[in-house]
Amino acid sequence: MSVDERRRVKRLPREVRERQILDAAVQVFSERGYHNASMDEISDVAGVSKPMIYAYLGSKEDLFAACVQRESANLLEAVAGGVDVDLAPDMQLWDGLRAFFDYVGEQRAGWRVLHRQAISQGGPYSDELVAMRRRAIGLVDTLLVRTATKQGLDEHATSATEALAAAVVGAAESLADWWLDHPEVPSRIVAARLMNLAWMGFGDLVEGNTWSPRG
Amino acid sequence: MSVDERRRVKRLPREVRERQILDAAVQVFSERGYHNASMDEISDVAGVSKPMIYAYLGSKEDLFAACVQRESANLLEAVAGGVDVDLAPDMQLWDGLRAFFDYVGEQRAGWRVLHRQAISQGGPYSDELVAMRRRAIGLVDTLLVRTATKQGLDEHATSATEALAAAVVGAAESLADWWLDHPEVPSRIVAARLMNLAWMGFGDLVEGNTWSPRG
DNA sequence: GCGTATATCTACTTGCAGGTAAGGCTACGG
DNA sequence: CCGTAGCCTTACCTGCAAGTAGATATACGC
Repeated sequence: MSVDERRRVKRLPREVRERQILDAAVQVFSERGYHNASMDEISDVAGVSKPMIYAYLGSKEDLFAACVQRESANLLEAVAGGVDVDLAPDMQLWDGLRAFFDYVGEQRAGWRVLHRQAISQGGPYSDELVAMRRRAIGLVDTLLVRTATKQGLDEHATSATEALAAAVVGAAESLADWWLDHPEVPSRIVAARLMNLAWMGFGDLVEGNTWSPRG
Repeated sequence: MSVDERRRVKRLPREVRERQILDAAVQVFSERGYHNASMDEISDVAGVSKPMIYAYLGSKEDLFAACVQRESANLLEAVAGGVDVDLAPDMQLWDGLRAFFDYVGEQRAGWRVLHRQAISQGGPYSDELVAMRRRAIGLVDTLLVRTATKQGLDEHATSATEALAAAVVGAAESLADWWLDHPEVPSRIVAARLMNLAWMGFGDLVEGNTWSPRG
């Protein structure tokens, strides 16, 4: 229907069609949510007929899984590619955050699918996500531990690094989510806010300046 | 089906039935997600027949909206009730966080519905959530601003309080979400982790110790 | 007791969306 | 040329779950 005037491009190689379908699927899933997205609409947006999707990508679940997989791979690649492991830990965290928020800013639909949709579906979709998050937490944790040990480690601080890493990763996800609804803030600023909170808060922990009720 | 032996209790007042139905709905929505939850299952769990739900709570959307509304009101009440506005700002934040995580710990199903389901549905459901989050951010922001001004405010810090408040609220939500999958950690500890990150990080900001690349 | 309002059920209709059958068209190797 | 492989479509089937019609049963006021 949407493809009435600009005449349907015909007989493209499978590879290209698959990309078009995935693009359309990500867009529609992100706008409507998994269940409210219909295969008919996806096929329409992609500019192909429905059986093509089933022929190339399988069932609706399969299609969604393919979206999650592609987007999460892209995200991971973007972040990993933006970080130089030879730099100091804080710079690595900074570069990672910047790459992350840049990616989210450019691929809002992709991020929505990953974060809001995949997580709210139970089951095997979110496994991919859980794995990705685990890797992210691991990366951050490594940075924190390296920093803590470099400064003469305090056992209280090191035992908390993993939870802290999880909090930072969670905060990043959540901030990205928040940012979806405040697009006027530049990526750089969002990253800086989190960096301040995370690195300064962590720095205090390393130095033993913890907060506690009554003290 | 689930109510075969313990004989169905008959002719209860509407008020009671509505509560039972909402309880069942929250449970089923949280387990299955909005779309995979069927009205038949909800009616079954509630111990009434399907038309009762339509008679009392309206359509499936209406029912879900009612769940979101009730749960978000409960959450807000729990948090507000746990905070004494005459205490110092840090203690207020601490008490609020504790109340929040306690609530989430006790009402996992309710939180799942609020956070994972309501947010992934677009549309009017999430409005309630957005409003609630806005109020939460406002509360935190108030605390931060009060602290910043008390210590002789720095313009850089005050301009950032709202974003910081958003980050803290987001981090709290996200940590709660993370906690759903790590129930072995006690509520108190989760709250303490976040408190450390937030308050210490913020304290540094107030004192002008901001992080910046190359500095 | 009797009628009215309210609580409640069984059994049905219906529409949408996931999935498929069956075949047509075009390119390209031989 | 011509046939085979693979791109692509129209038109259909079907099941599930949202929503409803219409009847029944019980409490409670008078």
